[in-house]
Amino acid sequence: MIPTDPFDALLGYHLRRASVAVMADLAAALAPLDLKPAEASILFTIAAADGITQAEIGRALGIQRANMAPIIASLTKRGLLAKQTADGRSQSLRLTQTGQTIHHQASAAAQDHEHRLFGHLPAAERQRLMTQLKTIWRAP
Amino acid sequence: MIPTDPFDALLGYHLRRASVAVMADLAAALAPLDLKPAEASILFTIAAADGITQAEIGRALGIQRANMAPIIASLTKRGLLAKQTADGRSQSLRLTQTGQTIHHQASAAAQDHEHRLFGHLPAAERQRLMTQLKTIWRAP
DNA sequence: TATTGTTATACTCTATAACTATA
DNA sequence: TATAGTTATAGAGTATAACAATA
Repeated sequence: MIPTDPFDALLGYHLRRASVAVMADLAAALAPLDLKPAEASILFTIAAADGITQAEIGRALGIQRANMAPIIASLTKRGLLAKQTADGRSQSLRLTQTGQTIHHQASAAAQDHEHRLFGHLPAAERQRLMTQLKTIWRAP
Repeated sequence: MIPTDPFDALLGYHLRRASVAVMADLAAALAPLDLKPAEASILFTIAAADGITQAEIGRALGIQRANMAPIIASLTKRGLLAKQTADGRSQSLRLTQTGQTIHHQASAAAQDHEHRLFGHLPAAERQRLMTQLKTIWRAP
């Protein structure tokens, strides 16, 4: 169809296409839990850093403060998170019992998704790929 | 801030973060030409496949027919593209003289962007990374 | 002064449905 | 029947600005 692929040598293009494909698979894997990837990433972060505030989560994940508010409100309303006063302006976040259950399920779904998509790569190669990707986004 | 990074072993997460960072840099690199990444990718495709139709471009780039229409209309209105009747329902697309000029500038900007972001990687390593990314998005 | 949480809002990207004209 | 182009529209995701409360 296209005689010479104009994107053949463009790493950024393939990075983008790969990201879109992988995110679509992850979204499908999390859909049964009624979780979007961003919501799952927030649960993962709270599970790993109990008592973290939503502003800190936003900085860690690259989500803006203004966009964190409705997501945290929704997860709290669903009974997955509990807020606890940290100081007068910020609140410590923790997973509720239900939140922990959903977190475990989301974690299993994400692991399964990763294994399904990347399990065929030799461990060393997969590790090198991951290191390269980390370098790319943490560089700037 | 976060004691143990819950995303440390999740390839998909770093793929996504890397893609977002790279796309932001590309968007900034193309902004002086008043081109978005998607528009530039369409110019690249037409330059490589003169006379291609917009439905074919959409399939090649993963852009839906309905979303191609306004983009092609805009590029045509700006004088970068010319339409020529292929058959009664489809049109061959070509770059105008202006379109070719912009295409060359966009190509140079993209090359510069790639070199700036990935130039530090050894050629062999960069090639392997690209091959892995191609495999990931072309697999499903 | 700076930060947190929040609201409002706008813009882009993407997805679906429906229509016509043509093959 | 299937495809191309188009329009309308809805839903995400993301961006900025502003505000009150607090540090």
